[in-house]
Amino acid sequence: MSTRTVTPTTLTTREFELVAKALSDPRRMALLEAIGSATTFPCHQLCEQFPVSKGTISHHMKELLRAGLIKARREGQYIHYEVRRETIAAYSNELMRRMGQPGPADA
Amino acid sequence: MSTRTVTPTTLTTREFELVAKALSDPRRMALLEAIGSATTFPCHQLCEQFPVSKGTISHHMKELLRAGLIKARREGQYIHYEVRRETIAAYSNELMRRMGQPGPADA
DNA sequence: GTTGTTGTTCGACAGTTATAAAACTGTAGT
DNA sequence: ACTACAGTTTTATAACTGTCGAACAACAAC
Repeated sequence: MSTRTVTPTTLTTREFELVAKALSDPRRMALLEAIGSATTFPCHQLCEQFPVSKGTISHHMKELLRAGLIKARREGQYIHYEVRRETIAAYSNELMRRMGQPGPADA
Repeated sequence: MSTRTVTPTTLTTREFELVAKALSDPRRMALLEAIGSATTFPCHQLCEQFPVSKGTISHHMKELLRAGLIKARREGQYIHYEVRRETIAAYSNELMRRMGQPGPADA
């Protein structure tokens, strides 16, 4: 069944590192999950739901953007965020690939 | 068709955080890959192949152990490390699950 | 224009961490 | 016992980072 014509979406070494880094902070991971819980998520709601300052929220959003884990869209007064699931999938795949095949060379 | 033998291997919240943290450092990720490149890997070879002190290697191994990403086995004078691929798979699955995607049951 | 709301950026601070170097523990073979 | 090698723990340091708060910028409505 797996015609698998979807985008491969590979990650460069740098992107892989940025994603890993972005996912490593529990708060940032929670923010990402919150954004992913809806198709889009306005930023000021994040500020309401998490006990951190808006400066901190903004900082985390910047990191998630840098890693390509979310995309932002200005909607008049507000900014809406959306999870880029391809990036998550690509990171997951790359992770498995790097751990994938044990080489023949065993000491 | 996979017969679903064992290892549901779910991760607790804490384990999930530890794995994410452990994977976030490029050097540590590289060490994990090196260990995974063979079925087992003696520690002193890691010290040779990476330009870091053995104290630093030991520190990283401790973190990887804490995250459940490797297991260690004393072999006389040496210590052999082995990648716990179930943990990687469990982390990957949990990541996809949290983002509302079905994990790749067999990829 | 002014005012209010939303988000960014800029110090500053506290906690974390990757690293080395030295001291220490353990293990193997003299 | 001693020597050599393998790995851990301790100590110190430099760099990084999550956080706040305040200043700033952008936008909407007045």
